[in-house]
Amino acid sequence: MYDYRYEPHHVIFMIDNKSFFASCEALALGLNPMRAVLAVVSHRPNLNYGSGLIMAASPLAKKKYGLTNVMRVRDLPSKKVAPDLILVEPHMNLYIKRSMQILDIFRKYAADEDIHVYSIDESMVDMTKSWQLFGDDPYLVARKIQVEIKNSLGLYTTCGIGENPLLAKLAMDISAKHRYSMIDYWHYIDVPDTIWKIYNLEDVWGIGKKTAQHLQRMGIKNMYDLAHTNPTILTNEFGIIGAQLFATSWGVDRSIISEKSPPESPSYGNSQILNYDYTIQREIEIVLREIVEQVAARLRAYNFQAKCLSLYVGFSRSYHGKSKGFNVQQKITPTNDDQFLNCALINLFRKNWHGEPVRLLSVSCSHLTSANYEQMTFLLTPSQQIKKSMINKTIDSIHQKYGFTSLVKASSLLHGATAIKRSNLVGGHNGGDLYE
DNA sequence: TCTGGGGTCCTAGGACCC
DNA sequence: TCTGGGGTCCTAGGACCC
Repeated sequence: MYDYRYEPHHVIFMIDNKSFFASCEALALGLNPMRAVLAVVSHRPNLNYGSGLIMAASPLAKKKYGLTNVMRVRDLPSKKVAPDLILVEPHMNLYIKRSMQILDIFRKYAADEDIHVYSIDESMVDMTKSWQLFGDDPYLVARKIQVEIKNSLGLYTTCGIGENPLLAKLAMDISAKHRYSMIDYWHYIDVPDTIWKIYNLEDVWGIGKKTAQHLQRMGIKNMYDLAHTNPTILTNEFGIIGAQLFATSWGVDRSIISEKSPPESPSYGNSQILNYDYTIQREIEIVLREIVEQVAARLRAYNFQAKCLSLYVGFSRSYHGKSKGFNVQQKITPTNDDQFLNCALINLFRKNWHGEPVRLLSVSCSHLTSANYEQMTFLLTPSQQIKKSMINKTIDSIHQKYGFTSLVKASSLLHGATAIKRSNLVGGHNGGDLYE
């Protein structure tokens, strides 16, 4: 048995919102999230109804009609089969608002540095130092938080508790989600009865399809097998990931939430799947420009410049050439300027594209530096450069105040452009209003 | 699945330098 | 000569997460 004495013995809560998007929608309609039969459907502008995507489904919609996320509208049961199924459009801005309201509730229970927001509907809270202030047992404190969120916002939450973030996350994913109490608490001592009982490797955080297949080829079929494999073999096979897999199988995770480090390689990017196959260079380049301007505006909003620009171009599935697309990147002089970024991007595109039909475009900026200073260039005088930067900022503030469509490039009116149609999207889905 | 969108981290190989 | 050896940076690609 592993000696856990020197591992962190914290009290970590991993709190996740049950069917978050669907629940927000149910509540907006005055329904109980657990009793509503509802799905959130994201449609892309100008595309036929059937291709709509199920972004989220309420627990009952999943249970009653077998709905799953990322299902298509065309695969939904008919009105006859499912007369009570409610379909609604997403309202991303509402979800963001609710997410922030929940965060405010966590702040009553722990210090800011002990809270880590993992995604829009999942957070980790290190309650080690504060849980005793709120109850006699971590279970009861978790219940208290659940009740507070339910009473103030109507939302149901699931809570995994563990001695480290990994145990908390696994307790949530594997167990708490399926329990009536929606809480479970995993300790190191429970590892043989919890982690080792996980039969399906893919259920485990950090193990996806490819890694599961790879492990299976090595004769490792479940978490018990993984925990009883020689770690040297795993390291030889997977490198660092192998050591991590082994640690996971024993419930070991030494990360401390208050010591969390900023990401090593932060980036900002936007992508879109086009509504049809693009083959005309000019049309592709219009969309590329719209995307890179969106990315550049985000860089400016967070006061960053980028040193690296990446482009991914995905080809149509109807194209059966050697490759499915190309991914290229280039180091650039730090900038957040629309024109510079667009020039570099178009160069990258023209160098690598040879007329294949295009369906997906993705632009991303990384190796970020602060925008508090500016690299002089040989191409422009300093005063020209300052002027450019002021124009960018002015356009940004007009967009912020009056909306994106209040000021657009004429090219966005040409055939193939997408920015205007997508201007109300948040993260690729309808932003919507807040109802309130 | 005839196509959602936004992220992070790891690895391998080549270029280049001393 | 059976072609040094170590380090860093860069790019492409893969895997995972929500």
